[in-house]
Amino acid sequence: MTEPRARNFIEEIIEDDIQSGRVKNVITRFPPEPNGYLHIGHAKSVCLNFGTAIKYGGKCNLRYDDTNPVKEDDEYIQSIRRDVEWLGFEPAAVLFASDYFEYMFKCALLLIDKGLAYVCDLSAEQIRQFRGTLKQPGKNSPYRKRSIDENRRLFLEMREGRYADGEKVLRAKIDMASPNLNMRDPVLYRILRATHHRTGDDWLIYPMYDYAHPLEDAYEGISHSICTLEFEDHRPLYDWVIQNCECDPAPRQYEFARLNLTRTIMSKRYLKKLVDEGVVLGWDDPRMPTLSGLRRRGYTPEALRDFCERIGVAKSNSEVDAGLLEHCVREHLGQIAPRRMAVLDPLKVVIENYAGSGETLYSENLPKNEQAGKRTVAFSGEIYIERTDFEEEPPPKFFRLAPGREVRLKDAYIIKCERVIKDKNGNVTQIICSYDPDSKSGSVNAGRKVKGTLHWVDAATAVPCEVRLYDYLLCEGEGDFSDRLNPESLKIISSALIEQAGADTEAGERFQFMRQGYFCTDSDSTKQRPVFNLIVGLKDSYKG
RNA sequence: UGGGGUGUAGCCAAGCGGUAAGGCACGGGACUUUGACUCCCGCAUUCGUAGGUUCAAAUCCUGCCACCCCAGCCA
Repeated sequence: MTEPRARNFIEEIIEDDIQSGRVKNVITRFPPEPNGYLHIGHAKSVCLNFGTAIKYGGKCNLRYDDTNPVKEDDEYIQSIRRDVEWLGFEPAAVLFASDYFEYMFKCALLLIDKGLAYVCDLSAEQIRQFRGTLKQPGKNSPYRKRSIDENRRLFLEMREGRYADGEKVLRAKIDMASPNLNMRDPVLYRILRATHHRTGDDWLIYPMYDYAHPLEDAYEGISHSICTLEFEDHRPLYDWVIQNCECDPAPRQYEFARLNLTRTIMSKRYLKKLVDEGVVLGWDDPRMPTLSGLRRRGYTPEALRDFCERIGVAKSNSEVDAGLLEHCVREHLGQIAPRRMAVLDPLKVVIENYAGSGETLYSENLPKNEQAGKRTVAFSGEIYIERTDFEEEPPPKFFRLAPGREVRLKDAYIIKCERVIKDKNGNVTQIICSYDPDSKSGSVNAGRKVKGTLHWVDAATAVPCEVRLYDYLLCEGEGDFSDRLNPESLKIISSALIEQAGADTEAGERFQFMRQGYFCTDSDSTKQRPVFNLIVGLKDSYKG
């Protein structure tokens, strides 16, 4: 983890609020709409909201902002909760905006009674026309002058189902000439005959975000409502609702820049498209930037939290280099990942002067942690190495195996390539080596140095694993990826996910390896089927 | 002069009138049973820009420029 950093601007606001006495308890909320899976961008918000509450001894709610039944689904509710908890946060309460519908309805009645809201019969198209443009003021709706009694009656009738979808809306009576379009008599309620995933068909009218959100915050006693930059223009309306619905204490909204990652699609809409069109296997496809995808790819919650901490919280639109995310996983995995060896593209090596029938070697299990001890590794006269670790005609700076050259087998012996066996097409099928019995790792004579060290796997005891090759969904260029969604246009960076068929990929051990392999060994494991579900490709710095 | 925001290194980001933190990336070196990891060292005479105020400005003032957001009965 990184060193303590300076306070972000939200924390400064909070500390001022606490000092001035405006706020006693810091209460935040993470309010996703359940219309998709959480992605790395949401992780920033989750960490900010939960992290801030924790820092100030407050609490943070997980609140589903489910005010639009046509987009929302139960599947998303489950996945969101799971992802939040996986990230390491425990919501003080798990709540639903839909539980406040009755409360919101009563507030709407209050606004009507105060002459601050009216039922409008204009069509959606007409409302748009009456709204004016960015530079020109809007015009008042002809229904703006309806009496309080009539508005009350009509609104009640809207709820009762007397009108068709879209026939009427409830609007706030603010200012059609406001330079802020959000204040030009915004729609508060619309009629929607859609079955809500929780309230079923109880409601025919649904509140709009701008109206519902402040009330949700107020209802829960949220002290700091933290959202993204695009809502800055909505703040005056947020405050209008809070004030006119007489909410006390009044929550306040603050905005921060959402996360953008280089070469990464972050829009929920397009991620959904990838899933719906079958470009990926699902929301949790390891290629996806969703939390469930990252989880399957082997990212740890710790790494993600560290990442969110490092990127900071500010108001400038920015695009974080994906390399920072990769750095964070590598750093955490470097601490916790058990070391295993695996070979993806095997090339058999026969050690001709190896007389023994096999032996047990010891290998570091975890880096920087001697308590973790050693693990045993089987070794016999036949092993597999990575095909790419041998070059018949080595280029300059190639330190690995080549005819006549010596190389160290990690945790084992130094071997020398004596000759090569090829098939009739000239492809190398086997390498014959000799070994130096005095060079055993850890022995007194092991001090001899050779330039290269290779990972390997004992041929006799190697365990086959299923390997699935995936390509990260990375894009070329920057900006909006909406027009680059077809698979061909996605830039490919290959990586591998090794999974044992049928195994629980989340419970699996993680490991780090340099190149890719089809066989892996874990001879001291009691598990017959080791699972390696993490692949953090170490940067390939082989220059040869 | 619609309104609201933001401009500090290749990418994030501190800085809040006293002389540019930190991280990633990058470059160099040490170490190494993987060339990884680790460890050192280096990396903005300058803060979008032009002026002004001041003993002193990234910080205050004025003008200009660039980029982002807003005209859903989405959130």
